[in-house]
Amino acid sequence: MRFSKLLVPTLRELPADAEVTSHKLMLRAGMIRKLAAGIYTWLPLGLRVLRKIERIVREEMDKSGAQEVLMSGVLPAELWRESGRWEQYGPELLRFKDRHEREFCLGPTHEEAITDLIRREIKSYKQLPANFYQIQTKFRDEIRPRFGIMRAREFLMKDAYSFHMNEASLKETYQVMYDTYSRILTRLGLKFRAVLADTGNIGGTASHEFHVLADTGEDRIAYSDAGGYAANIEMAEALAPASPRPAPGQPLGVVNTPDAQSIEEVSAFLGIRPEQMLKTLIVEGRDGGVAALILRGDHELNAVKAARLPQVASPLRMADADAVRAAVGCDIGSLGPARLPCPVIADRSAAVLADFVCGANENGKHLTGVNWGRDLPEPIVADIRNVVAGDPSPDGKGRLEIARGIEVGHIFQLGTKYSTAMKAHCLDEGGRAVDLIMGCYGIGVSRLVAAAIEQNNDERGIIWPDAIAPYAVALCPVNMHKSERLRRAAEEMYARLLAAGVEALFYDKQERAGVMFTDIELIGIPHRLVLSDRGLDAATCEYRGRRDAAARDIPLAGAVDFIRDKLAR
RNA sequence: CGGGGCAUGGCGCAGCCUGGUAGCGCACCUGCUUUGGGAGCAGGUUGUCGGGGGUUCGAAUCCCUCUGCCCCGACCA
Repeated sequence: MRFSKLLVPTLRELPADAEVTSHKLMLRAGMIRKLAAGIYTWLPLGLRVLRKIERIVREEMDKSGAQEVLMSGVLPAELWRESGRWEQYGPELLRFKDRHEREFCLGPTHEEAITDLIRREIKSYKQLPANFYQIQTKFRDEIRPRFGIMRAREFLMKDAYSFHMNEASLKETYQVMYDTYSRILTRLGLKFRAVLADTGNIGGTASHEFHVLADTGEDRIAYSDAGGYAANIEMAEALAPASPRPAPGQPLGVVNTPDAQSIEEVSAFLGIRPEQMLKTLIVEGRDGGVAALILRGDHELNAVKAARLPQVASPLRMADADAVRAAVGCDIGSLGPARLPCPVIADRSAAVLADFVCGANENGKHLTGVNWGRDLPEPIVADIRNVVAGDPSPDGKGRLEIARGIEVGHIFQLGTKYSTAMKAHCLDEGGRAVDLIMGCYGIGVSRLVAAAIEQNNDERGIIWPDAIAPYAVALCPVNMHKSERLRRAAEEMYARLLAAGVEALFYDKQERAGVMFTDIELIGIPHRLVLSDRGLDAATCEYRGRRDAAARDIPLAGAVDFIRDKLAR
């Protein structure tokens, strides 16, 4: 492609609303433009990357034995009423009516649509198992779309749904999808990790998320430095400390802490470590009252774990200041686990502390030398905190590390939720009707574009992995407009690259070298060939990989083979 | 949803408080010079000042209203 014929509106200045790296770079590189909140137009360069990812996803899905279909983005309300999700889904589901006042929604996911198809068309166990996928535009009316394409309202997703007569068959396909996703991300050239995930409100038994590793990722994942254990931090179990609770060694005391409320303030004020303190969180209870959650001062509450407790409302909601005052009689900065009029649930690490410091449930006072059993009743003990780096791995092998990731894939063993609700069944060998067992498997295709950038960039711009670069090589003649000889050489090189099947971007705009290099680096073309009169005199051209520290001269005649060799790796 | 903010040329912004008929940088166009890392000089194009209503001799500016967009908030103990 000739650069002069391609719409690549690179930007020196940034629209003010871009926050994360990938969003800024996609705007600056002229890949996308915003049409409305969370809704984007893909420009030629961005679309090429999107299509490359899509192609790899499609190839691997086909290889896995899945069949491609394409369902409508507009879905009738009646199907969603059947599954119960018309009522459940909330405002994220964009609903509207047609001219006949019939209700529809824009599909955020397609379990209902595919289940409707399957219940009509598949009658016998002989047709199963089967896995259907599509690569299609989804719409979720996010409360707060942000980070550009990373969390847009409209996005491109590959979603697949498998149907089975029994659990064993589901597990088999689930494993195939797990392997397929791993292959896809490997082919894309991305560093990733598959982690155990919460099944959330979709339900089902097993679930894995696939995360592209990037320091700017929104999710935190925990993985073992020794074994193969990896889980979303929401899921990772914090084991009970190995050593038992020490015996009480200090008397109970009360100290005045007039201006100290947070853990940091109190620990600094008293000259103790946060690990020797307990923090008390009052949350809404399941029965309409409240419940107290107790954590060691240096630990964070895990909302997912806490919401699973029978005493706690799900989803988790913190009690507000007024509710705390009404229930306990003090402000939230002085809360402690003693004499609480509600269930008290302590994290495993909090339950083994002795001689600890905590709020006195009286404003401006904290207790010291406190001990469970002696000074206050033994609490209910549960795992309610986030794991931290250095915690023992739940599988008993090694210690946990924490990394940041961007969730780009999620696979679920769904079970019979939709098939039961929508009466999707099949006859088995004995002629009995059996509810189909389902799995579902999603990959955020458009999000992968952003994730790839988050993982691969520097101060100059994007650094595309070869597999998804919009063009493999940039052909950059220096001052071509001044040298007919150079123009001929560049045109010839361009033709030879194309003939060799190399996706070349010919920088034929009349720009200064600096502008040219800056453009090419910003848009992240992984390989660059520079042609100049100086080089022609020596029968060389200059090669530089986007990550290379410096350029080097290579023989002009061998340049095409050189590039082909680079790309073959 | 709650709180805050913004809307002026393609992009980034100033002007608004204190009303007098719109300006800067980038981009874009022309010419000359320049030319291996976002050039210089000169000239030029681009505006329903988000929409509607009001106050006023006069509104980008003050008032009302509508719309769009952005930011913060779901871990504070």
